[in-house]
Amino acid sequence: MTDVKTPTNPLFLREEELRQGIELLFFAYRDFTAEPDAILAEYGFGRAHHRVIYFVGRNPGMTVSDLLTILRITKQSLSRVLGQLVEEGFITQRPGLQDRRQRLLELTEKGTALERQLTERQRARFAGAYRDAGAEAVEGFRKVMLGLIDEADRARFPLRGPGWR
Amino acid sequence: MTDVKTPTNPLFLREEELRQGIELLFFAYRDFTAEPDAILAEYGFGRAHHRVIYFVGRNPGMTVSDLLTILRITKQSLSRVLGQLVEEGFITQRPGLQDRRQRLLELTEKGTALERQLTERQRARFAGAYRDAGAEAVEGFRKVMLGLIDEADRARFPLRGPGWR
DNA sequence: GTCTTTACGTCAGTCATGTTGACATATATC
DNA sequence: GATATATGTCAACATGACTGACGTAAAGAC
Repeated sequence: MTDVKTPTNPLFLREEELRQGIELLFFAYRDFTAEPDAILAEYGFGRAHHRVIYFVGRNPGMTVSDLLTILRITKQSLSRVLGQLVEEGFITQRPGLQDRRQRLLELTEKGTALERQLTERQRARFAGAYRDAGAEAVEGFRKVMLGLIDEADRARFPLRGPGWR
Repeated sequence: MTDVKTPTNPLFLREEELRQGIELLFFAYRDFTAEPDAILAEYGFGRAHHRVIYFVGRNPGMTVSDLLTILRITKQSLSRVLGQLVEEGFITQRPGLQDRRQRLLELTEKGTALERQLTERQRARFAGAYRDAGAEAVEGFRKVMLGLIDEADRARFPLRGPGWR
């Protein structure tokens, strides 16, 4: 570290700004996951179950391999969690129409209810943050977050067209 | 769900916007932690070690209970990880000056080197995202992220005074 | 109609990281 | 001297990740 850390040194400003970003992400993620975790514990589930429920709710009829791609975990890790959710009636599997090897995943009513209960807290957190920050800040937030995400997954967040606001 | 989901229904827009926020946070965190995780694996360490190294590097001389407050884990969880880092020469402990029960934590040279190696990738990710998004977007990002963080921890991110940009 | 690939599941074992509860020690404080 | 605090430690446990190997059914290629 050869940088001299004084308030007038732009290298220090930059370093400080970058570290604040790192910490914002850490604290936001920590607090963002804490509420759902507490609810999940009542069901004997963990954060991994939440992720599965969330993405299946978001993409009804998605395949197991779609889910593996999103979560970036091994199929063994997924299969335990997914198996529990199917067995306990939160998720259903049905064979694909074109490709019957696939198992298309969907939430049951019970699964939808839990998804809503879990995500509601997180939506409320975002709603508050967006409201307090304002529309312009939300655009900035989106831009920076997209830049943090690996290029391969940015296409999951389409730019909003004229219908959007 | 009684909302009718059409592009002209503001409730749908809001729901979609909130879900995008949730997903941005998930993907950003997933990708943000992946690179350091790979480096840590070479040392036989995990993400928990990174968090300890990061915050001790950021706050030299911090106490164990400071660290517990930030990480929100139990002291047993911390003590295993911290013990390894001390034993392997990445962190030193020395008694507090006023209160000799405390063990003030600091990175050794070895610890500083690892911290830099790990955080460098994350800083680079933020630097790229900030550069592409622009200064105004960064301000928006900060505002929204602060709003996501529990009120108790927002004071960790002081507003920048006139010296700041 | 075989052959290969793909989608998915499963078994066995391991590791990292979190938990609770109880207890120990040194120091600070009233 | 009694109590509270900062820290560490032991034992036991759960979750969720991993690797590697093997199995099955269906799709796709030749």
